[in-house]
Amino acid sequence: MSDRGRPDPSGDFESTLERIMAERAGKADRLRAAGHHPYRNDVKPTHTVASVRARYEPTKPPPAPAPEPGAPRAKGDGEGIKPIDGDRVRVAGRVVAKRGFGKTVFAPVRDATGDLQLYLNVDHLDAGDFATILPELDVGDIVAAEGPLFWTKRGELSLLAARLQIVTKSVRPLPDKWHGLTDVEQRYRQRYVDLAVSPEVRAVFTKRSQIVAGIRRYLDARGFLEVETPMMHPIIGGAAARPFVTHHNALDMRLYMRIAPELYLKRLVVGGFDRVYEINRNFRNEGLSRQHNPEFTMLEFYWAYAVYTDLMDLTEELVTDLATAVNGSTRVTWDGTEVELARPWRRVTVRDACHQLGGLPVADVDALFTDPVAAAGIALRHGVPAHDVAKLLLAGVPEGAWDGLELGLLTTELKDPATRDRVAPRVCERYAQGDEARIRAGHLGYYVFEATAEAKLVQPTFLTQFPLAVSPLARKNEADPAFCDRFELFVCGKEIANGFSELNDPADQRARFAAQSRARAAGADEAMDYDEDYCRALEVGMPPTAGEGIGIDRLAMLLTGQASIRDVILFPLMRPE
RNA sequence: GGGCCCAUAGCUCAGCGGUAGAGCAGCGGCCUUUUAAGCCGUUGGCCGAAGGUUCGAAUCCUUCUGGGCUCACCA
Repeated sequence: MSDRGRPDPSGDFESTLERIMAERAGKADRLRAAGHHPYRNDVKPTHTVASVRARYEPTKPPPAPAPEPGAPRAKGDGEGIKPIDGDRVRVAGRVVAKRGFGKTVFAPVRDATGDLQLYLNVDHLDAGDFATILPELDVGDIVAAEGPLFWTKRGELSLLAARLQIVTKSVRPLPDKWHGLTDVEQRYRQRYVDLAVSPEVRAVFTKRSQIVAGIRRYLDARGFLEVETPMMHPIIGGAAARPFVTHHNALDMRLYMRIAPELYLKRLVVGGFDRVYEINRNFRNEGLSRQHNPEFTMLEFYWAYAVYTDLMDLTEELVTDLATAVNGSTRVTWDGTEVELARPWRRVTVRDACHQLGGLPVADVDALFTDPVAAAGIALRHGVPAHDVAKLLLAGVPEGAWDGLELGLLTTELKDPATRDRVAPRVCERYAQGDEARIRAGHLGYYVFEATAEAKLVQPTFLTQFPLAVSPLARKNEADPAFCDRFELFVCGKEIANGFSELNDPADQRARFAAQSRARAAGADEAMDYDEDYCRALEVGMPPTAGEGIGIDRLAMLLTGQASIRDVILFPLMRPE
């Protein structure tokens, strides 16, 4: 042991980390021995860094000429420093760097609002603090310092510390001060470190918070009521996705983590809440990707006496307002693409998108959405998997009437060009006539849209007029009942929002649920359950309503320019370490 | 789940068949306006795990674990 009580450097530690942590714990012990609690809770800052800056920034002197490179530095005695005024402030935060000069130490400190440099000098700091606290100070410690402000020669606002306290001793070292934490796995697993050392990461999550707050303000101001509906559902509904399953012991009941709040929110519209919204988590048991986290945040809102075009208008206004509030601009760069969010946004039907963006000839597009046999051929030609085509064709077949129509066999036959042209008619001629034929075709058409056009919706675009089969809760279009008054908002090929005029005809809704049940029987395990109580609610009567869901994570990605959803979710799902 | 890539000191990275390196951080010094401070000295690693090939493996092969990208599913 040295005379200063340092741990024996030849001590037997298993790693540098353990040695550093032992050294820091030793510093905490020495602080304790000197009467300074290393984890004290009696410190109240008088100012945040931001408030200090706001107050003193106007006093900033003109910049001094930069010294010649390599010129010898003038030595001072610390007496030449002139505080800006006689007022003292006390700020507290984490030490993010330490530059020692023997009798002077510069230590920038970071609180929730910003960074401020402490100037810790033997002639200005309390002699006891200089002798007993400063030697134990490490980068990462949380400190409080008190004193007046001054401007350094280089024009840095600095706190001329008269007192210094270590409020919380950090015993685990922070990452490299220059590179920070770049290992993405550690950034997500140890988000506290990521946030502590990366102001730009903090800024992303601050913006996310502002976005959510802005949405609430916007909707509250328009008479929408924020509500909370169940997260645990006895049946699956409101979206097409596989659920997480859980169990309630006392009721011995299977429950599903909700995949969407839609059917509950519309029950509230039936009850007379004409404008409601919920911002909360949905859970979907699907794959993870840069666009998908198993739990994600959704805004859903329902607006009585509105139609889907009103929703598009609202969405344009809301998103541009948010962009301006958060970024001061309607231009953003998302994943390398320049996006202009200024209104108005393009509106294009699914059919027109197939033609204009997907490059399909008009004749093909016409056939695609009317004739399931032709649609099957077009879909296969554009790379839609035979298995999916088979599943869609079978979804039109009433249960119990399959006679030999089997998914695997049909898939095989569709894969084979020799049998392909024979097999689709065999299914469709018997079970897909009239409207049903157009519904089957529309579903295939949507698959073709996804295969050919979706990725080309780069600038904000409302895709409208969705095929009925993919919209079991949306109102039919009056002019063409094979389509629904529905839209989705796409930016950079990614879906941000989904809204429609709500289906409020209970008989039609029952037919749609029945179709979902058939689809499930044909192998679509993401199809919705038949929700009897929801039908009962519609029978009580829901006013004409339009409703929309906006993916908050993706909106936050867009407005913060983040390419990965994990960079807008504080604690994304990871495998256990 | 499939394909491709990654894993070396606390952090950021080099080394890619001959037995472990740098910068930062740490530790000991010098230094009273620095800001990736500087200078001198110095500690620190079972090279993700387990097998295999080889006289010899961080390096080549296999498997596993974790992560990234991507495809599929989906929002």
